[in-house]
Amino acid sequence: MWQIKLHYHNPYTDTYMPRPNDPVDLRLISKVSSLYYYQNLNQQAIAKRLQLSRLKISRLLKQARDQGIVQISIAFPDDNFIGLETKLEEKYHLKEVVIVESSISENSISESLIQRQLGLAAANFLHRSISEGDVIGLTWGTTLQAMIDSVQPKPTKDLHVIQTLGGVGPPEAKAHATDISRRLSNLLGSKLNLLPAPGIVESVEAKNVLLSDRRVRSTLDLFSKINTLYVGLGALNTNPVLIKDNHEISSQLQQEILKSDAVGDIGLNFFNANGDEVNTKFKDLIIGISMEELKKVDTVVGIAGGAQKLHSIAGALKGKLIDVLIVDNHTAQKLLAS
Amino acid sequence: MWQIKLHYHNPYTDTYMPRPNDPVDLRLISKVSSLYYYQNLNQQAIAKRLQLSRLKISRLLKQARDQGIVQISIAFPDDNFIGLETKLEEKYHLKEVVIVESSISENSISESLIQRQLGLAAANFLHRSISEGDVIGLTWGTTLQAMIDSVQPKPTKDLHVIQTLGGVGPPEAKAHATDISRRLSNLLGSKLNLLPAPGIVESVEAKNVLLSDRRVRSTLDLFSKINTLYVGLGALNTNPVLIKDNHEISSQLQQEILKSDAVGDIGLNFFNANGDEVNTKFKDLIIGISMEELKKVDTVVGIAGGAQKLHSIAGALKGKLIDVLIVDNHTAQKLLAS
DNA sequence: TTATTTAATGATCATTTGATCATTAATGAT
DNA sequence: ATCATTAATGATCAAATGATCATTAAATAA
Repeated sequence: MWQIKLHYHNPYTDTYMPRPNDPVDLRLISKVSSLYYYQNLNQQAIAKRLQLSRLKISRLLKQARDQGIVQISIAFPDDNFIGLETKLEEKYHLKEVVIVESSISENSISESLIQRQLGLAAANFLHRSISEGDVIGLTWGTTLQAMIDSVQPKPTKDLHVIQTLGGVGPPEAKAHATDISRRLSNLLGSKLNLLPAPGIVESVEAKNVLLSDRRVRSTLDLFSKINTLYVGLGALNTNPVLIKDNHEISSQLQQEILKSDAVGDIGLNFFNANGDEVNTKFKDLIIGISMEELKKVDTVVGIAGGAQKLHSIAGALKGKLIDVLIVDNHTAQKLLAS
Repeated sequence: MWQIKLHYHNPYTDTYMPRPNDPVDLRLISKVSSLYYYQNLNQQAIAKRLQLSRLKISRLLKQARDQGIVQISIAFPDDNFIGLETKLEEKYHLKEVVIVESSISENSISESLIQRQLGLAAANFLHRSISEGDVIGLTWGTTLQAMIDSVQPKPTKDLHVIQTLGGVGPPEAKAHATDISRRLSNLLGSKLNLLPAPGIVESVEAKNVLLSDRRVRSTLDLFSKINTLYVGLGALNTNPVLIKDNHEISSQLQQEILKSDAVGDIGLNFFNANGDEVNTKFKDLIIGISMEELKKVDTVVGIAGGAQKLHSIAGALKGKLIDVLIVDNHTAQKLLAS
């Protein structure tokens, strides 16, 4: 097109001259902006006053915003990480990121402090985001424990809490797992489905036996109804299942996982740095929500913080395993930089 | 109502306790504001992301604006009087005020400079506010002369210019009056109706004779079609008609006007400090638009500046005789203070 | 003059927003 | 427990806004 027309156009300029832009009338633009933003007149009223068309006003206002003649500034609270949150949301296409303050030194004391902060933030998030009809799934772990500790009671009519992972470890720890779901259900006055089963079984046969249990079966069947799932993100080196003298799983299986490219887990579903599930024999021994089911959940809220969890979180984000992230500010910074 | 219920309410508080306000979540408000104003998400999208209802978002944004959490600032051009303009618009319920810079010393040199500035501003106003189908009325005077001097040509299809006041003074001055309308019509390529008559006649009989003239009659009949009327505001002490040795009108009439409470005129219609028309015999000797007709015009643009015009302008504003005011900044200040 | 280009405008329509009203919620008084 | 009160919420509707498209305008080349 360009070249073809060269011949009968101006050979020097290669083209016709377009109509030049109208000179921008700064006075008019700022006057319109003033009437609109300060005097709160609507565009129609301004148009009438200034004898211009409504669309002209609309376009002048757009110009004003585009050219920075009107500037909108937001007063953030002092302890805010909203800018950081927004950047993370953009980078990983998350529905929401909530960032909490963590003290700078990363020792075990501050780790437990981070836990409490994360728990509080997660509880706040839960409190403001639940709505009638929701079906909430919970895994377990110290982070979720911390969340439950901070949840305020809130009476509801039609809510459902579902335990999505069996207990692991000695009986008292197993009890802990169901406790978390039960306590949340009590705080909200919701229906409750527990998973009265170990999180890990020794064989596929043992799993099949459990799956035939009516209560287990009914809970598992509800996984597809969950619209919000709260999960902790586990790191490898802190995972109780992978600790050397833990006899929850065979050391052979432990080795298989540790030698894989796994960087973390969600409810014992291990994944690598890309967030892809790591296929091991272990996968078939879990009584809990699977990776496939998790991916179908509308909103998965991942809660994790501290330097140890960095790679696990990064993997979960890359694989889009979670939709909402609740994290501490230092880890957030690193996630943004990576 | 109040008192009646006292008896079965708490006698100490005199009333029931209402439900207390929800605690304002500054973090949420500023987060929503950020998503809305910085990320340009719409309320629906934000609601979906944050699992809140669209109305909740709308209300949070309103809170944010009301509480000053989002602030909108407008960068005005350096030489702006927009704040002053807006205040005058508010005070006198004007469609628009345009203020031009006048130098501080108020001598005759700066007076003519103000004239030029006013003329330029008026020309700009005219240029941007005319639209097809408009019927524009013009009086005459040095200020309108200055306006015409600054009007840029603008081809139009369906515009009408009407002279609304006959000429006054010696023949060459009379010609000047029609010149103004003719020149504007030429610049715009519009239809034109002149008023080939003296602005002031000696008797009611003489007026009736003129009114029977076809050309005069047809122009006068068009006054009701005028939607925008450009007028200068006259002061008493500068009015050529009232100058001592002017023989345009009898000294008796001059005295009648000067002894009345008149503060100024629009097209030889004298008015007092409240903008009410001053009734003198002079009223019936004018060939031009009357006060009643003027008040029916949709937009009357008054152009005037300088210290001498202050009371005249103030009267015109009080009486709502004009809808748009083009004035200098010093006079504007005084008008706001009064 | 006519042709060609892009800017500006205005009409129409879809989206976005906010106002209003009815309902529910929370709280202390009774 | 029920009542009285106001806050908060959600549904519905009307107003405000902006996107799109077709048209007109302005400029210059041919």
